[in-house]
Amino acid sequence: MAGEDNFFQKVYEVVRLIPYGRVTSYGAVARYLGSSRSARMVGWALNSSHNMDDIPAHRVVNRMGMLTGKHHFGGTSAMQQMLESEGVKVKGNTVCNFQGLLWDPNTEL
DNA sequence: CCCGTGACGGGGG
DNA sequence: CCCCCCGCCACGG
Repeated sequence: MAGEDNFFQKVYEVVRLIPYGRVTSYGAVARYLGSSRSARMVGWALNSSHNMDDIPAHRVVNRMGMLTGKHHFGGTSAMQQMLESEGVKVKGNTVCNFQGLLWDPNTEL
């Protein structure tokens, strides 16, 4: 049914809500889902979201704002390209003004 | 079945 | 400030 109890489904639902031009972190999503220590599973879930084009996985970075998952987007700059195409600047491997662009489901939702 | 690994994060030394 | 370990849990070898 819609709203399955699956952890993966819940991850997808939250990630889908990340606004254009904003970003969040694996840990923030995990915390919002009630298991703050399962940030790793959030990454695993997004790993399986490659076929779903309605999941903006590129808007999820680690708690420091680093693009730790860029290697899973094909090239080495695909993730960065996607972010910059929506106005999110990336310096080196980190999102510029991360705190300012951070969309934390725990406080925003 | 045991073990290493991973898109993480917090805590401790 | 850096490094290591632990919790989490699915998967492949």
